[in-house]
Amino acid sequence: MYAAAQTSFQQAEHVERTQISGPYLVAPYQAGREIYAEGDLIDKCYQVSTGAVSVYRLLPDGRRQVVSFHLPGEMFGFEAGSNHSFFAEAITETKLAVFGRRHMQERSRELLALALTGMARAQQHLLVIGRQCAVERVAAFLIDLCERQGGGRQLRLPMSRQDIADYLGLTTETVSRVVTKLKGRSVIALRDARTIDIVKPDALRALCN
Amino acid sequence: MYAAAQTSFQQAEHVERTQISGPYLVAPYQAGREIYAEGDLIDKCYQVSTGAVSVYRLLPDGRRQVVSFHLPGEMFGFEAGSNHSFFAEAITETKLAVFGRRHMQERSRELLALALTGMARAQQHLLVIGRQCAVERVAAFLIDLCERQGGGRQLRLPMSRQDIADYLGLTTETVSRVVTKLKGRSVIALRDARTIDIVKPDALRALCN
DNA sequence: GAGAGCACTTGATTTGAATCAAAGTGCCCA
DNA sequence: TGGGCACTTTGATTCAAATCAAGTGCTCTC
Repeated sequence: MYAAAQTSFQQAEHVERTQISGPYLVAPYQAGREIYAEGDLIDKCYQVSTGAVSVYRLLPDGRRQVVSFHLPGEMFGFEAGSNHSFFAEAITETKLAVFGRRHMQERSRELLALALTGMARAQQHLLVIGRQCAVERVAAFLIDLCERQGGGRQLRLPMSRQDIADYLGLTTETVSRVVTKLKGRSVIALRDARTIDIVKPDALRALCN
Repeated sequence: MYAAAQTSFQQAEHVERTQISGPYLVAPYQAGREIYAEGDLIDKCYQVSTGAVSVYRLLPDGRRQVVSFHLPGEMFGFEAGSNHSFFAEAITETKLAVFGRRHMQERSRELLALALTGMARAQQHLLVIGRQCAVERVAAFLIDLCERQGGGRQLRLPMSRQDIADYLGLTTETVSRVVTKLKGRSVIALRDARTIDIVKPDALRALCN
């Protein structure tokens, strides 16, 4: 599907300048590489081809809030205004389909649907962070991620405990303790720290509210 | 501006059915009245004319998260999907301009901008709730509200301490204690519980991060 | 295969906000 | 004019999660 997967980001930039819209190129990003920063001009949007992306915001003292993770097939990078308010970075080795400004204008109808689901996700996440305890937050996170990976029983976490903590408004220690507790109750099982088997999906779902 | 301010909601519904789009009618709502509920079909959107509105979500055990407040001039009611995931209710005596489905289709470009700012607001709020302490949350709330009311030094709160608590992920007691503390430091002064003078705007802004 | 460097886990203690409880305060209406 | 009621404030105590502090285990390199 992505014939130009090995194409560099610089070439993608060039094509965009020449106003080609529909077809796009795929740019590779190493784990940890910044995709855009707060303050950068918004002139592209992205679709994850492989890998995973986090979008986050920082406070001056270093506190961080991850507002979203993006998995293969998902789009991100559109925001209100002309400059980014958030940072985006590749969590793992990632390939991104890059769309130019012209493409965004042509597809404003689809963009509306994406913006509305983005708003819904953020608002749902507000409920989780604002009104649920640590166990409920982690359970909701695992279920959400599982569904977005196709709903199977095995779950691969592309992100670290710190990323999860910054997404859920917790600390790594608390995330780790909750995972240990869920493992103790046999709700989940760990193959390794980043690979989770959901042993009792119903029990996990019951923990969300 | 709103010539038909006294028109009933039922008449507004009728006009919508007859496909009149651009001109709209204004419907009055008493304090506490529900505007729409979770599960309701999405077929209108609203602009606050006078008063104030809260949009919130409930957990089965009664915990509540207010995701947004809407003041005069602001629009709300558009969501992803075909049914509402949230409740909306008038906080005070409120008048709403009601727009029908046809109007929304015609103005999808403006709706995109609204959806993007809605997403940005929700994501900014995630940072506040996920990573800031009680004092920072209340300070951020007061500044946000103040700016949306025109940026003067006097601030009128249309909502109760409970509404504020449910918006900030706190309890009424904690909100009250923070307000008392800010009053003690002379950052703010209270004319009454719902009318606040911002005595030291810079000090308040400094508390946000 | 030894050792450095990370990510993750576990334990002890502290702490900020929740909870529980009891007053104020103001407002509506009889 | 005063009683009732909802909202707000204040105080005492508890508790969930943060912080502080070691470990453990894995991977990568030399």
